[in-house]
Amino acid sequence: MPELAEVEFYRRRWSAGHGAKIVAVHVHERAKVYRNREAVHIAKALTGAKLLDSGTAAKQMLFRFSGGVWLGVHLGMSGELRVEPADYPPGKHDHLVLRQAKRSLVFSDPRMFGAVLLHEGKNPPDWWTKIAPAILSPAFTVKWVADFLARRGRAPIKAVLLMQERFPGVGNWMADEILWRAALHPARLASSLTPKEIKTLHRECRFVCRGALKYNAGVGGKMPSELNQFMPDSWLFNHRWEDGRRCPRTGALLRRDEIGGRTTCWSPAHQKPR
DNA sequence: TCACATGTTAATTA
DNA sequence: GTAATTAACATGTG
Repeated sequence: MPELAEVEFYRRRWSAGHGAKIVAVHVHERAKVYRNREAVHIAKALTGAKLLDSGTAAKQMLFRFSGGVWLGVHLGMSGELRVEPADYPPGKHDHLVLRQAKRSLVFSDPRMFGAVLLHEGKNPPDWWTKIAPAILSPAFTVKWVADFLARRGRAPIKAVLLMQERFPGVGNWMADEILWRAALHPARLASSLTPKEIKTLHRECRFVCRGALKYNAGVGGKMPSELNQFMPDSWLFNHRWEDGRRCPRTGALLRRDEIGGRTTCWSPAHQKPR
């Protein structure tokens, strides 16, 4: 479910618990989301620690606790973070519940493609520091994109945009949104893009990331209560999810098909193959 | 019952 | 060896 800005949206929910101690931890021992430690070990390490702060990078979240304890969370396909009352009874899919005096921080994930990672040490874990430079960082240059498109030249551009090693945080809907704005057909091979098209692609990557963060992570202190509730109808986003909808720019019917192994939505009217 | 799902990765093929 | 494609993961929804 969650991509770049949606991950940030969920992380901010848990930031309600910054500065407060974890007094108890509830886990589902048999859930498959604990990827690098036994569930009971994670519970033990977090109990008594104070949640200090947190951050997101790509689709990853990292929560820093006192005593050199770190908790990584990936939401997979169906994960979410919530804040519930202190006495909240864990539901079937609530695989991690961090109890604080005034609230419970809940990680829920029905499909269990998500990940809960514990790290103990003075510095953040390697998997975190090795995440590719953010699309909104200065390191994300046109050349950075062009080099990668050349290396992945025989794959459809849609598939290439989903590769986290160069486009961290981009998921299925963001990739479609970027290609729609750049007027590029999703099945175009990465090596077929002209320098001008690569420049446009680069610009739209940044535009979509910035916009998604604006609408999902809030601007001027205004935080959406529901995911994507402020996404404008001028974006493909509000039109891409079912058959029979129309392109907000051309009014023509959108197409949906599998490209690069994923359901893809595009506007044939202005995203032409070559 | 069947098709499908906003993600990642191991295994397979080219 | 590298790159591209496919299968698999586990569960819920319509």
